Amino acid sequence: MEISKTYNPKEAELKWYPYWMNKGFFASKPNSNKKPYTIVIPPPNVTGVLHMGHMLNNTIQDVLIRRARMLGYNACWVPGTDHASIATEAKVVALLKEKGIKKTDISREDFLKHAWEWKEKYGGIILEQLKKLGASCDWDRTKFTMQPELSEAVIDVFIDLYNKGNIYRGVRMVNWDPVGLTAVSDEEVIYKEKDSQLIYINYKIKDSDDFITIATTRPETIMADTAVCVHPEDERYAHLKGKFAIIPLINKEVPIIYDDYIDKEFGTGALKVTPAHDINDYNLGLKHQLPVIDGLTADGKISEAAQIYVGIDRFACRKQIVKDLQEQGFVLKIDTIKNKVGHSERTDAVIEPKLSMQWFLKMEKISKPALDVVLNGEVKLIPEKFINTYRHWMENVHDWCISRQLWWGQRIPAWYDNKGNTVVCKTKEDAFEKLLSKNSELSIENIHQDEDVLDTWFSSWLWPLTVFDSNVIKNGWDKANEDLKYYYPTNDLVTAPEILFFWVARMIIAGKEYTGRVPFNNVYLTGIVRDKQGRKMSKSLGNSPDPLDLIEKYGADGVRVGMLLSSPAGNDLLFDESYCEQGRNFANKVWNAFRLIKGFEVGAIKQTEAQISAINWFDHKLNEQLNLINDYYAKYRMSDALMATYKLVWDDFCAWYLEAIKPDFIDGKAQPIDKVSYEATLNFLEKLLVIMHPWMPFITEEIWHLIAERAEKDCCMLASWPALKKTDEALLNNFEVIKEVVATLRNLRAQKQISPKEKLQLFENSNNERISLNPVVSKLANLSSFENTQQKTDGAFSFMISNAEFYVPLVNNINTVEEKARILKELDYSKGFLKSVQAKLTNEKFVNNAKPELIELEKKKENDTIQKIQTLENQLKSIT
RNA sequence: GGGGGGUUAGCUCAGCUGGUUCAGAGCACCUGCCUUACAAGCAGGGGGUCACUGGUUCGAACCCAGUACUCCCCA
Repeated sequence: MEISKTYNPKEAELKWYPYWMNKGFFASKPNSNKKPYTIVIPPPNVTGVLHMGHMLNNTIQDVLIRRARMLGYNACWVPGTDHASIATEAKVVALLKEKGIKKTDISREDFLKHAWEWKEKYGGIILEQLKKLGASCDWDRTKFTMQPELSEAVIDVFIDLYNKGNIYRGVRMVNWDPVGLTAVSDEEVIYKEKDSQLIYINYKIKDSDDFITIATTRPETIMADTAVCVHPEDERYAHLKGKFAIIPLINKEVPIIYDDYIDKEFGTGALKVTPAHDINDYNLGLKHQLPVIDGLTADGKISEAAQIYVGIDRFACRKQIVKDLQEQGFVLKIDTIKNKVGHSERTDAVIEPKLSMQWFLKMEKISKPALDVVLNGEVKLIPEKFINTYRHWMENVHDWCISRQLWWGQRIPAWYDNKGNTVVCKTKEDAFEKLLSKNSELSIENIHQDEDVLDTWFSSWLWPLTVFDSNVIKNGWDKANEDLKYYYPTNDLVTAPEILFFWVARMIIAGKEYTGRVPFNNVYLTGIVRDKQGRKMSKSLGNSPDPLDLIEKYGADGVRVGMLLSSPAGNDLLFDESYCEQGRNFANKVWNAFRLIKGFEVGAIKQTEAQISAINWFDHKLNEQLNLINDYYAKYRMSDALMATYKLVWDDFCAWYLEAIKPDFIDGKAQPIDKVSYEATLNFLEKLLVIMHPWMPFITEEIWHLIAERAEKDCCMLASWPALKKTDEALLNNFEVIKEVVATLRNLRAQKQISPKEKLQLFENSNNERISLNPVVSKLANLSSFENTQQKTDGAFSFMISNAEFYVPLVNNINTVEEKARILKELDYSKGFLKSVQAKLTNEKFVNNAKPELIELEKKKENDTIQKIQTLENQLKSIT
């Protein structure tokens, strides 16, 4: 069989993904004989396409789930998407616009029809992309947050929380997105630092020539001012008590009020109060019973209430009004300041604080258990540093604005009659009955449902519950179905820190509220994928590579390895394609190791001593490293686990083991290998494939099947994770010395320009039998002989390793000057070392305070070093 | 303004509850090699005042305080 010299990932990817999927290897069903291991995917936005963040996130999930499967768990990874109300609605509106249809011209029902069509056609592309990555999700379980059963659960939750008194409707200052035409939650507002103009405007004082100067960054709102506020202890304004200021241009009188909320230092110390357009002003307004004038329309234009500039956009108005105020002499001066301006996460529009009627969820009580479970470790955050952040948020939690002025989403089940009565229930018929008791003349036609939908997070906070049992809200935990009882609580959640509150906290809240149980035991928080300059990857910057292009270029395995090599939990990943290259190179290395082994010809010959020794060593090495890798996994140190795997394969297996057992060439012909060594090697390779599989599912499966003809279910992905046994530490330490001897000889060749083909003689003078004469040294250093000697060898290159002396007789005389310098340098180092050790041992405080083991260790170091110095001095003498 | 991180090699990061002359890994870099598994490779090598200042200690990259710079979250 001809095997190509470089690994071709595409072939394996096209072959094995469908194979795994069609054989049902990803599928999971409850099985009381097996322990479950469950992950629910953070549902990507249904409009989304795969980006680097998904790539990182989902690779980690796949690694965890594949390893769990190999460890014998019933592994279940539930995929799906969320309906992303704002983003999707925006896409649909845009699409309709292309067709010449305005949203306002069609009915809600028609709009939703278009939206569903859009979703069926384009939604879920991202799930197909995940398959390219190798994601071993149970696709039969794919869910969508707006599918009927899941939506019904959302409505059930709303009704339930309303009935419990946790949901209320009220006029509040919300973050208004004038482009999306909806309220957004606090978490969806991104504050960006901007240079703004701080404009100092003179307001005349009524019945006086005096005036008061206010400073504002938002002059277009002055028409909605209802007071001017100053600090009660500010002497500058003490004389204005009881007076009125006059708003320029519209000549409206507003009172001057006093409140110690005012910062005397900022601006002029006089604040224009605009209750409708600033949360602080709003609170001031409440306190001082000021009227509220809404000077803006929903889409960010100046409203009728403002009297002037009506219908002009808020930013255009800002320019115009400054100009007009200047012309009429009201502007004292203009400063440029830096301030933070809120932007909508979805539309990037400048957020407008706006008073509006919204639905809220009271958070204080309901969130308490969700804080406790994180603090007591029932839910672990990885890395732990996020616990502080989490606590801070949970202790200062605000009520959650859950209504959105959109159509795409679960419509709020609140019903109103024509007399201002409200009921909350599922159907219009129920509503009719309920309202009838309050309003006996009511007819059903006069009932209308709330126009708003619920925040998308208000459905995704149920995700870990409803993907398994959408009836759990109705029925309660005791009547939960088999799936939920078996898979829930899930094991790990892998997500980005930026949605710790948006989503993670709220899932915990919902989990505790509806099952009394947490939704997951561990939350692994990934970093953010940034570009090399540390900028967040974004479409607008165009600095994000397309993950599918990367897969095309480096193979899925290569990209997976590349992404995980350098991303410890919670650390941002400064992405660079060279990581993928490294991943691809690793895959190729594995491929070639396989080619070598596959090329061995098995013959009826005896094992060599070197092979016996190497096999014995690697057996323990693999065991040692597996133990380490398991430990890294247990601590969720993914990149460390990967790096340990990488080095085990590349360094230990390829560079040392395979070189040691590889048969020689004689007369240009590869010699055969004995059966025992061959099988041991294949066995090692298979174990390594298993260990590599979670990171590199495709190549490992491919090689697995190239090793031998396999039965249908004899797949690498279904193989068992290797078991651990006791590691012989002494054996491993000894081999480290062997490596050092070999490295020294290689170095010698390099320095003396001795060809690797030229055989060398090596003599060892030591009583350490474990190092002595190890055949692996002869093999790897290409020795003609390796013997013990008690004699000094004159004119030989000499070196010391671990208190053993070695001599290499050289044909060309060695350079005594160089040798001497080298020995002197080592001697110098050893003497310094000895001094530091002895300093400790003669230090009474050290001897009194340090642990006994430590003192023993220091004594051993002292002895060893004294011996070494002795040997070195002898060597020096023999040279001179 | 409040809270939380971070600062170790050119880059990305390890370094557990202070204890080998402790300063590490991968990549990058330099040198020599197309040695019949692999140049996507092999062998060897250089590289750091552990941000700064002070303190605690027999002993500090690690603990404490302050300074500088930086990132994130919240308002």
